[in-house]
Amino acid sequence: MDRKTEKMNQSQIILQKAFECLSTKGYANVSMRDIANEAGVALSQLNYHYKNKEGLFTEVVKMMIYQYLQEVEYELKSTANTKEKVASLVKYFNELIRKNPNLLKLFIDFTAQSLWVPSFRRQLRRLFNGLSIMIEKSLLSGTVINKNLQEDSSKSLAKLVIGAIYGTSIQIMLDSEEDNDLEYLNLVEMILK
Amino acid sequence: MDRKTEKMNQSQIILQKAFECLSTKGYANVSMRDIANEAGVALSQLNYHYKNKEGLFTEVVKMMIYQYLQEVEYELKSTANTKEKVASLVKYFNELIRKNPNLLKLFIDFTAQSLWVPSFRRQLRRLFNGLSIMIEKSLLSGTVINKNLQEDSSKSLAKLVIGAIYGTSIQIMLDSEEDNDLEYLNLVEMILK
DNA sequence: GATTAATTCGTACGTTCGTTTTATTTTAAC
DNA sequence: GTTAAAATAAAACGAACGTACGAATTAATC
Repeated sequence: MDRKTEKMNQSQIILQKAFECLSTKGYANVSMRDIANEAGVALSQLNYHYKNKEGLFTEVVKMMIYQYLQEVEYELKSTANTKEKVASLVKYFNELIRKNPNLLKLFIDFTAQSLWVPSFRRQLRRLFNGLSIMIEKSLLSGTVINKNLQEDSSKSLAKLVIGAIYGTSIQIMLDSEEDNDLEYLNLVEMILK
Repeated sequence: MDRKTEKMNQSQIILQKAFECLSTKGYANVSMRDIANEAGVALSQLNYHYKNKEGLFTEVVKMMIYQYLQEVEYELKSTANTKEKVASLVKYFNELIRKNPNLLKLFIDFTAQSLWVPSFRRQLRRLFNGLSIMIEKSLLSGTVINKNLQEDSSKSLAKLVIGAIYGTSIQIMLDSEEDNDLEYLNLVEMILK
């Protein structure tokens, strides 16, 4: 087996394992040693590649943001009119909750951390703004149906949509007991009449 | 000066200072020593009164939950019809962001923690459910206007409302720069037509 | 092939953490 | 007033933390 391809970049292994640790144990419960052990790497290598803890975690957030923006963009691009776009967005988060809840947990956890750590705050702001800009474009691309909403800025409406999806998703995750599925996230679609 | 009244219950001082520390520095950045110093009390007293860290923080969450449920209930009780009730709820969170943002940060922070700590999860579930039940009652008390929403369970609708308020409030806190005020939280009222 | 640079590792440092233990003071009961 | 109990304080414990450092290994350059 090829030596070069077998061992992929150590820094990427660390980054990937840091992502996994954070999304399965939570920000406050992950140490540098956890990640090093999980990656099968000497502890000092984390500092070698990423300088310090915040440097590593910052890269994890970048990774997360990229994944969200990319996936949501794809989801919105694959549907036609406004109504369907929002529906597909809701569908995306619904599937996220079921198939990849750790990614959503990571989002929620870093959002909370962003209230205290300035660098995280800048990043999470980027994520929320990126998402709402996508939604805003979706709203403008189709015909806005609800007259009451039309007279408000579509920017605010987009923030309401992503906010509702976010806040509702959290409640679903809190309520869910591994087996039952709760579906009130679908109601978000009702926001646009 | 009366000796008895001057020194109030030490356990309550600790609890109050723990609340303050958590809401100003964040869950992940507060230590038992921080709280002990802030309360002007020996470190060991925190364990004496609350057994351990989780025990103390649990009481802080209880305190927070009580405050939210009480204030929101008062807010909803003081208005008449459904539309006004939701509006007053939005107003309450709007004022919270401006006058007592730390209480909101505490909410957000503990919500994230609840994804990892079972005891917190149970409590936060209680808070979200408590809030949505209040809203649900408000919805039932008045006449439901939007026909599309009427046919869905009012329980889900209530969760959507509180979710939208929660998710939008987070974005406002992220965007706000100490000076400017953002007002897209008001859009939440539009959910009910 | 020797030399230099980049990478990886093991280890140890200094700090901070939550908790425990022991001693001292205050309170309450008799 | 003495004594037992509760409350408070001080100090120390062992563990875990993030980081830094020097040695060993690998890769690259000539």
